[in-house]
Parts: sequence; structure tokens; C-alpha cells
Amino acid sequence: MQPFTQNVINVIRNIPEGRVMTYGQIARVAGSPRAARQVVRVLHSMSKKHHLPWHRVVNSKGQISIKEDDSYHEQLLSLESEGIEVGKDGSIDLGKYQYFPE
DNA sequence: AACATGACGGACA
DNA sequence: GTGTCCGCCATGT
Repeated sequence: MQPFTQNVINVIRNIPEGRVMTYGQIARVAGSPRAARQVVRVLHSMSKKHHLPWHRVVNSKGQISIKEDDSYHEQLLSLESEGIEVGKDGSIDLGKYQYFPE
């Protein structure tokens, strides 16, 4: 496994409840600014093995990036249960909920 | 090795 | 705001 992948997992694990981070942001924090797509890949492989708050990850527009299927619904409910306001189109106010790690 | 894929992002019309 | 195009980079076939 690439060290970057491990970093991504750590970053995601550190997102506080009630906050979100974007794919690109996670990629930057993990050390590879343009690896947003690898973050996506990590989420895919991790959702099966690791216990991570993947639902706190949204795209740069502050929206849920999944098709309106089961996973989408799961993410929506998870976010709302943490107190995050999610628009009907899956939009979130990043200025209000985005988390910036130190 | 070549080509396709993806829960992305930024630039531009 | 919407749609198109192109860059990114690990994986899968």
C-alpha cells in the first residue's frame, strides 16, 4: 500500500463529528495535492475493511458525490444525525462545516 | 505495455 | 448556474 493511501486513511479518521472535508483537501493534507481521485479509490477499498467516517467526505462544491443510491442515502442520514444541514440536493455549507486540520 | 475507469478539481465558454 | 475539456494518478483488464 502506498504511504499516501495510509495518510488518507489517517486524515479521514481525524475528521471530527459534525464536520466535513473535501476530496481535494484530504489529498493535499495527505501530501499529494492532485490525488483527489486516489482519495476516491481509498474510500472504495476502505469502506469494506476499515471503520472510517467516509460520510464526512464531500466534493469541492460541498455536495455528496454519490449517485442517488443506497450509499447516498446512508451518507445523507449520517451527516444529518451529526447535526449537519444537508440540502435536498445533497449540498452542504462548507464555510460552516468544513474542517481544517492543523 | 496500452487502454479504460473513477464517490475529483479547476479552468473556461 | 450548466456543460465541456483536460489534468491527475493508482488500479484493473
